[in-house]
Amino acid sequence: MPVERYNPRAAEPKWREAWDSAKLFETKNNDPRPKYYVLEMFPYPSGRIHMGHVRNYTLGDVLARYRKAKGFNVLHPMGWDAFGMPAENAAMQNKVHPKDWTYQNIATMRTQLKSMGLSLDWSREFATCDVDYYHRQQMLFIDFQAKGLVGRKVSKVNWDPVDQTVLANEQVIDGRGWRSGAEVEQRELAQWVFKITDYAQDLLESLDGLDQWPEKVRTMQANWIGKSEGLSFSFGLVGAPDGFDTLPVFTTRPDTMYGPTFAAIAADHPLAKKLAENNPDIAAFNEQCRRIGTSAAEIETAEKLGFDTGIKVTHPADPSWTLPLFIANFVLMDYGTGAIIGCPAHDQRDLDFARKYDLPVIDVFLPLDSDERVGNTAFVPLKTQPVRYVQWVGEPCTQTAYEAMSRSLEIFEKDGWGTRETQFRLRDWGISRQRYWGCPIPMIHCESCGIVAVPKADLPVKLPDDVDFETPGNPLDRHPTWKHVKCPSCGGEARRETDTMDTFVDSSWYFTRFTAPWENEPTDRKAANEWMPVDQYIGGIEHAILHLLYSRFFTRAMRDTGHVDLAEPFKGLFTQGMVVHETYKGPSGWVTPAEIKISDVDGKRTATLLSDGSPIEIGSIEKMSKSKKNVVDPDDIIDSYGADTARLFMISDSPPERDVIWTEAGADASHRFVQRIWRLIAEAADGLKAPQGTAASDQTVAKIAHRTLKHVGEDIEKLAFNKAVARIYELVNALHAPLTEAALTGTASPTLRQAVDFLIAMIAPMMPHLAEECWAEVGGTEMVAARAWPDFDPSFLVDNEVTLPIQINGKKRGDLTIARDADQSAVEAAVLALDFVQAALEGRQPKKIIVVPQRIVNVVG
RNA sequence: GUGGGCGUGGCGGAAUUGGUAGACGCAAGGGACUUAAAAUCCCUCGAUCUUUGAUCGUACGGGUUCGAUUCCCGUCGCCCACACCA
Repeated sequence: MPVERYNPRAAEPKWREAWDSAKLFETKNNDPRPKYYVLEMFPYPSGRIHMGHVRNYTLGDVLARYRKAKGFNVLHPMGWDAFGMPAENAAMQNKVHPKDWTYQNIATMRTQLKSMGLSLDWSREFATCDVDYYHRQQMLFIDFQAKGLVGRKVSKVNWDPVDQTVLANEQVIDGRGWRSGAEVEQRELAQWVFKITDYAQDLLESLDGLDQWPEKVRTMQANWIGKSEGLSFSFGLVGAPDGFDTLPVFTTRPDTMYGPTFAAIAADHPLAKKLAENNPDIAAFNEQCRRIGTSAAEIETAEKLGFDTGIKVTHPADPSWTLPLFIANFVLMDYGTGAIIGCPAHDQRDLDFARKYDLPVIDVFLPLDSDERVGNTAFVPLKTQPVRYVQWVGEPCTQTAYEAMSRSLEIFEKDGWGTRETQFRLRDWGISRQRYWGCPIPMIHCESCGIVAVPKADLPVKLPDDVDFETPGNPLDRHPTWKHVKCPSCGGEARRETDTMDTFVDSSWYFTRFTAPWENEPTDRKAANEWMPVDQYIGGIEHAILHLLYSRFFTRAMRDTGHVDLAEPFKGLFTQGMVVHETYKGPSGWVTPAEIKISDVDGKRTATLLSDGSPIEIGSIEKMSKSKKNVVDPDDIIDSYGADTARLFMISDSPPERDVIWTEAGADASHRFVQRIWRLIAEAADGLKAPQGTAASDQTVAKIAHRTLKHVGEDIEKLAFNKAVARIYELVNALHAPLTEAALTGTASPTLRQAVDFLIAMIAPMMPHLAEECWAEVGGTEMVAARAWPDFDPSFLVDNEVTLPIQINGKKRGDLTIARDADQSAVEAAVLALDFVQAALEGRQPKKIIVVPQRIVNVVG
């Protein structure tokens, strides 16, 4: 019986309305079922969704729908990371208010996301630019401040003198402002910081417990935190300006304290700056050092340069031992104390420097088997490898670097001139942004009282709407009235802080807010504690360090200010790959996939321009980007194929953690599969509605149905969606013949009906609209999205007979089908009786027969 | 440079963690149906050879093992991250 093609354009909106009106995906906080919190990283409302969003939200939705079917109370919310610079850029370029621009984009993107059929609880939706949200963020800030987690720090910013504004690093192009083209200046500004370094040790140690995070991300965070243990001490200074009596230094290699031949400081070191005041050469050298370091490539190739200050430092263990003090371009002010001790024999960088400036090289330790001194390659063995120490604090001996480091530390501490210290690379989180479109920092500057927090009763500090972006500078700062305020402490004239918060602050707790977005306090503690941590967080690898580290810090800070009772916000983390696409280049530049036609003759693909047939070069496969024009618009795909096809494509073939290549052929294939499922089920629907006959006749169907159900469930739980899809293909292939038969005869067995029920349940998380349509077609009444995941019957998973591959000397020569419970000797006897075994053995006795039960047999002859 | 990962057909990728290599899909070729097309269905599809079979084959070279895509050593190549971190 022929049926009409499945029409997603009609079916999909119908089912979305049905889910909506049943409020199927609205989650209650007091639901007694076990909880499961699925969260995809929320989007920035840039204007339209892109294929990367489609992939991200499909992955999360498959999991959310599956968990819901498995009986969990699933929280799957959505919101908007809505503050940030693009809104201000749009305001300047198109004269749109950032607020209007942002909320319009949100409206567009919400509609687009809804067309994907996601099982989201839209009742919890918020944007970080909603006053209700940033109001609570200001409450958190004030609590953090009271707890001592907020500080002030003077740090350098990129200042655009024409636009009168601070620039982010990415807005500085070749040393010039991206808009004005003016040469960027370095200015020092007092900035607000969160004291993330207070938690450095905990943030590092706790990474061990995050066993459902990718190892790669944990490593990246550990490196970012960058813990090192070593010796802290001070050099004495000879010939230094007044006020510089000693020079504090940190070294991770106390075992090499008897091998240094120079000391060096950063160009930004206070001593270097002091020296520059009276010495133009030093001033020029420092300036030169500062200019290097804008791009990674320059740093890589930069030659190690030093400037001999003429000052001598004295060794702490022996004041008569002096070393020259250099200013060096490879010493960083930000790390340690901005001063190093140079031990050329055992550090390649120090050695290069010593050779360049003709400094001596003292070997601290030598290899066990050679007396060869260091030449132009530093001797840097593993710290676990024993070496002969010849120049160190103790008697010459053989030991590992670890042993020597620990013994040296002990002795130096006892001698009283050095202390054991732990250094972190991690720095405090600067959150001040001199911009309008962000959460205002709720602080007040008063001439007489200093810095005072806005009382909670006076919150929120709202952004003023009447701002203009015509003139340069921060609109909050030049607003006629906004910043003028009475001091909450003395009542005198005071002024508001005009900095707003880094948008990473907004995204550091939105996942907690989702647990009770209606609450007056930042959190409903009970709800937050019940829902958190997020069971599965899904997003791009680009957030591996900052967003995730800040969120981990923020959750701890919220714990320590009484808003939640946990430290780690994300139990499981999954980093998905990108959506990539071929690029196409014509005589006048890149062209979009929609503008070309691809033909394939015997595997040779050529492309021509649709408009005039001119040849187009097929380029490399790259991340979808507007500049390369290799983008595919999700709206176009959903319009022409439907959301289910787009969703299926996103999870087929490529493992979710890898990049997926979007191709027309692949989209067609996914669409064919959607149609195929529909056709097979719809054509057999009459029989399937009223199954007849006995179940026993369909053993093969029952077996594959139950087996597939088991495996697909397991695969989804592992987020191995590509494998789950392959399993479903196999099942559909197997059901093809019985369903075609059922369509012809108009009858179906209960087993076939059950297999179809399983199939519908399994496609439901992936292709939810199609599943509903099929389910209704076979007479289902309630919605599939509200139904439970079926249970497989384990008895169908075991066969009474197994087919074992038979190897002779490790090479497969045939099969043996035998009773599943046949014992070893029975298997051996049966194997030896096989023709090809007999032939191979030529009458000899086998040396050995290896029988791996239910797996394989290997005859060694 | 340091750290991590990876290398399987024309392509995306499977392979129950040592047990039949290439599931499933794409592309390609052949066929059926059709006046024709679309759609659908069937067949072939790692390489080589003396082609009802055999040999080789998971980047390359060794090793362990009855048996290696999987474990070990070495070489080559690719990708990612961090990067003058004292």
